Amino acid sequence: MSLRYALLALLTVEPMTGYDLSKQFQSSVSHVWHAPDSQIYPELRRMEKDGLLEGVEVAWGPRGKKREYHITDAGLEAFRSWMNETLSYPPERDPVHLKAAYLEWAEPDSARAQLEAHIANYIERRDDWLQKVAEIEGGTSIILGKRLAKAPVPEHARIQAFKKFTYDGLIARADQEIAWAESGLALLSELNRASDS
Amino acid sequence: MSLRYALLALLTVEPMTGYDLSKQFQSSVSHVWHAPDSQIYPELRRMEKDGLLEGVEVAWGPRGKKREYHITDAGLEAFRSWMNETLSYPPERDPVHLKAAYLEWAEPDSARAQLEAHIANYIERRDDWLQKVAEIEGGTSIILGKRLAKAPVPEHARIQAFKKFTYDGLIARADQEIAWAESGLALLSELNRASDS
DNA sequence: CGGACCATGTAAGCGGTTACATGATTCT
DNA sequence: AGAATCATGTAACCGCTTACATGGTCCG
Repeated sequence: MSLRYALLALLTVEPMTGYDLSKQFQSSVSHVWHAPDSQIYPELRRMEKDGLLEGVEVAWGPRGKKREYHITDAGLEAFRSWMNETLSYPPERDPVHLKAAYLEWAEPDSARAQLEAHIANYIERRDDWLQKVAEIEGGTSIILGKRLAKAPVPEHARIQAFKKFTYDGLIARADQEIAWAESGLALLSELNRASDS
Repeated sequence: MSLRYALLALLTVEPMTGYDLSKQFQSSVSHVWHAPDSQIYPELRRMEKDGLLEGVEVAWGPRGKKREYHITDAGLEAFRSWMNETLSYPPERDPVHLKAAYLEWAEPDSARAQLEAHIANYIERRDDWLQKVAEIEGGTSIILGKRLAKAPVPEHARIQAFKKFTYDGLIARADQEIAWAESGLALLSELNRASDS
């Protein structure tokens, strides 16, 4: 159900087509949420049917056309309401830690490679998130600029602070995952030395 | 697909019924993986059909019976092979951070309550995980005891070390999430003070 | 004119959730 | 006799993935 609200969040800033939204989910927002076209287009149709969006046919070139979605009052209300709800926390289901618990079954080289992949993955994400923070602080984020332009000036600090808070949390998580995997690599080396002797 | 391997992991220790496995997923293993009965029973049937398990009908009382699943050589091989594979990392999809990024839309009281729920959730999980570590180190974990009994003595340290490594990682993650949410609460107070003045 | 990009979907399938359904056993 | 527990599922639904499919526009 979060996809719906992720879409609403973007559409509070400005009207967009399915394609625009899909781009957002591949670039900027993809660092927090991801969705493929095949999920976005049908969901937009459903949201329109539910009265959260209004779809407007816009001409595009001589024969082409596109559908621009505008958030409705009901959509805004649904979004605000979701923002005030407390999320339920689903039960744990974490393949990485499941495997870690049984690492004695893996070949030592494979165990090492898997921990290195974990590190590489989080380094990559962290770099993305660090860049996002730089954009927020430097005022070079396009979508944030548009968002701020629609909000009263005294709100600006607040809006920016929450975005930074979000990415700081993701960066801290990435740091923690990297540190954990590194301690795993150290453990593997240690166990290896112990069994050699 | 991880459910299948979580089941195999448990069945490497000893044969169990669907009910036994379901109990494991509600208690000990649930801290790393969760699954309801409705998912476990059909999956066991499929695994038997695929030759990973052998189901043995066992009498239970005068009229009752139960099905005890034993891992086969093919099952053991499938598990080892999975343990040597590198997992693919799915794209980010995190409702908590999605909401955090748009926290200016929430009522201040609601924002605070949500961060507190986040903290409460991770405190609860961390307590479970801390207890698991205590059980591992104190040698009071039943399933770990059985696992060790089946492994050569020189392997014991290795097996225990990986379990502890796993839970240490989960605990560190919980600590990080708690610290993040607390910094969010501090931020809310700060913004509140700023707008009051 | 061709290639990159804009634009919008359908369809099959999978893992997981939620609710429902049934009956035997063991213990007090 | 009744409660707690053991035991095993089915069925509808939902969000998401993967693969496939089609056609227009803009720019060099």
